[in-house]
Amino acid sequence: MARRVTGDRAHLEEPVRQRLLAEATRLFAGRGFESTSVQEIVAAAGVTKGAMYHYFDSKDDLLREIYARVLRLQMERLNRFAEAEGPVAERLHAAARDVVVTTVDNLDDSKIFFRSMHQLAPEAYKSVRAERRRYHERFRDLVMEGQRDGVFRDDVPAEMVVDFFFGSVHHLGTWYHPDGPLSGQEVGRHFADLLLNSLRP
Amino acid sequence: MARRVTGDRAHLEEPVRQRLLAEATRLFAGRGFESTSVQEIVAAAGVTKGAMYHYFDSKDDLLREIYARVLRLQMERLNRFAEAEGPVAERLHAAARDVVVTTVDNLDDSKIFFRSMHQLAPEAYKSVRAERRRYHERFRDLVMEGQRDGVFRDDVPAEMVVDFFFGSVHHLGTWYHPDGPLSGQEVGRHFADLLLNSLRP
Amino acid sequence: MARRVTGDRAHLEEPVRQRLLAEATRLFAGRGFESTSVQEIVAAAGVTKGAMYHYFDSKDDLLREIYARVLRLQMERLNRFAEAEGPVAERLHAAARDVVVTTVDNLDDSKIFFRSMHQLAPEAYKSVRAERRRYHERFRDLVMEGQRDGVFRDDVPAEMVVDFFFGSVHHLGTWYHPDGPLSGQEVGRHFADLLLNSLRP
Amino acid sequence: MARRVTGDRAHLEEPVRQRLLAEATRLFAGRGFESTSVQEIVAAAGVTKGAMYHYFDSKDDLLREIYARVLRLQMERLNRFAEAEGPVAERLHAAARDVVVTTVDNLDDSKIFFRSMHQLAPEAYKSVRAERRRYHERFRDLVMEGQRDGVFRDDVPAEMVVDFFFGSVHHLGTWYHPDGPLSGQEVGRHFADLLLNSLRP
DNA sequence: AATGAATGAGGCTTCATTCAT
DNA sequence: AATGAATGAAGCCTCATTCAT
Repeated sequence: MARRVTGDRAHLEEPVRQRLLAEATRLFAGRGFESTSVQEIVAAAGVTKGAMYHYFDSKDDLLREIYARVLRLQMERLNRFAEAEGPVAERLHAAARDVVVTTVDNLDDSKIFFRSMHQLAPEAYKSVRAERRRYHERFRDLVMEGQRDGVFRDDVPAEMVVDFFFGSVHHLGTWYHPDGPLSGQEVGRHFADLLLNSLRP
Repeated sequence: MARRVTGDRAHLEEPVRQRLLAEATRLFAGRGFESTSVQEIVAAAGVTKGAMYHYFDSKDDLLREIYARVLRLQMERLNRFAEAEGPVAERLHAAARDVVVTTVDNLDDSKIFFRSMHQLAPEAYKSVRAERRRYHERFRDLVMEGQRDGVFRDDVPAEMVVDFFFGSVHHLGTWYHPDGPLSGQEVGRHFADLLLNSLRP
Repeated sequence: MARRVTGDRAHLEEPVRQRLLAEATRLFAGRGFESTSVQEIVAAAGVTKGAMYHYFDSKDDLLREIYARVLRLQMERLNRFAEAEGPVAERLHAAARDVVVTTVDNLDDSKIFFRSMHQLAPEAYKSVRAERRRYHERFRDLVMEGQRDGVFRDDVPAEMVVDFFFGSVHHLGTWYHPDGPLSGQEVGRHFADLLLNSLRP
Repeated sequence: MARRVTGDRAHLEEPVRQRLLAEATRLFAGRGFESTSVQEIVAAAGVTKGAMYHYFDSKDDLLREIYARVLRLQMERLNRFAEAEGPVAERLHAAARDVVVTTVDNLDDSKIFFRSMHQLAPEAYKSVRAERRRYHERFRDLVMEGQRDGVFRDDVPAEMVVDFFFGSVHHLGTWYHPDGPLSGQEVGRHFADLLLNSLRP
């Protein structure tokens, strides 16, 4: 058991917690939450079960943490783009592009997100849905802003445009491969183009 | 109870088989494949485990049948639209619209499709992927046809357009509700419009 | 799962169920409920864990069944004596004697009864308390009848006399040994004598 | 008391030790020894596990201390009454009364005593049994003294009378409630009366 | 005197599947 | 065609205890 001997408490603790989260993410994305055993996770992280239960309440807790991390990250990024300067079309394009790139960079998170959501306990489930909803609303507001400004067609519900687009984004985990012909940047640009184009009046 | 030997066999057998498939579909969509026990399925279908193992080799077999049914149905429908007469834009629009309507009418199938695919045994998994791929190719060919004809923009890979669109379609299970404000037909039209619009040169 | 099948089915089923209950009783009495593992029980009964969970919902269920059996048996016997003919002093003496003999004949049940009651789930716990209470009340009524008739002293609450006496009875499991100097009948007679004597006006 | 070297050491140490014992007693009485975790005890005492293992060798050690305390206390009190002046009937009555009052005042100790005795390691178990036996013998000697003097009936084994009476006493934890209709003093008087009356020749 | 991360063994339970009937 | 008892493997989790600090 290779140990860090640095002294600072955080350096001893964080690695184990982080390693557990990282391995859990990788495994959940690969086999699914239900098909991944706690034993597999701790073995991958090089610790014992007891250690895992020292840092997390349960296997579910691990999943909750993953969701929390993803939601936080995505919301932060979206806010940054939505609050930027410039015409709404540009801001939407940039945000759309960024969410694709971020998704592609964290493909495991994305695979887990919709596949395992129903494994969350009712309470956690609601909380994730609510946070996710706020995220969608933020994005939808950009669409509506463009519709009000007349730069986007308004004969289609903004809400649905968001669902339409995010379906595409979440589906990336199903077909995108980092070593395929397209880079994340390229897919991001294409997706953003398709979105903006579909909104042309 | 007198026993039939041939012909009517189906009448005795199918109901149980069908009930099992129907309940399995409902339950898999609700809780996920792994979280649904064989016991729950047979209880919902009103039979015993022995009966289930008479009709199906395993729990996996049940899942395979569900995939087979979905794939068959969707391919049939797509073919019908693709082979129709008329300009490619119209055929694509109709096909896109139809897949949305069909998906919305069989939302449980859709929920299962991507969530549980990784639970299939490697062999079955490959087979489903291959069939799915043929389906995508058929759809992609319509896009490419339009690009060749110059009615669709060709600065975006047709393959990716298909993934873009089907992401949206598969995501329907996440947000669409039959008793929500939009009918399946409406969503179908909007989605098809968005797709065609996004392809405008 | 509380099973109970009659007919020839029972011949196949009962033995396993019975064996499990018998071994569980023996082990719970010996080491206590919490210190007895399901593994030990099934090993003693010569079956696998799966078999146990086929007949019982849980380890708790096993305990509940033991309580149910004891309560049923004791109530039946008490009723028989209470409803007999004759002076109340005689009926009480006979009932007191019988409960001692029965307790001594089922010493394991008795050891379990008070030691493990708090392991029952709240619901089962209440139910056992309630049934136990009815038993006590039946016994108490005999004491009160004697007090009304003037054959028992009435300067002591009948309720407490019952608690006083049953304390002695339940304590038998702590000191009585079948191969000790006293037979169950002898202890029964002595206890009944002490009770009746203590009630002399 | 072999501990305590410096004096003020004790002021720091004893409170924690006492708190741990007190909370352990409360919890063991409530849920039973096996169902109480070390974590619960230290949490209730407001310290960490390390602290507990500083003062006690193990969870078992905690239990041993509780038994030791109870045994010491009861033996002391019994001796005081047995060695008093006066007729044996009076001394027995006083001792019987006192043990009831003391039991009622330390109901948690009493609940633990018989419920958890089998959790002690063999060695500790034997030691407790032996001490308990000495206690019983002391009490029994009073009964035999009265029988020799002819003030108690002698057609019942003195040993059994003791078991009879202490069964009632130990059972107090099952039904007595401090805020019920009877005070400990009242129950003590009644119990002593019943005992003495049952011994009338 | 006290912390708290980590261990390792063991606990209860679930479940897909088989098999004799 | 169907039953349901029984299996055996695996799953999640708890817990008393240790150890470096």
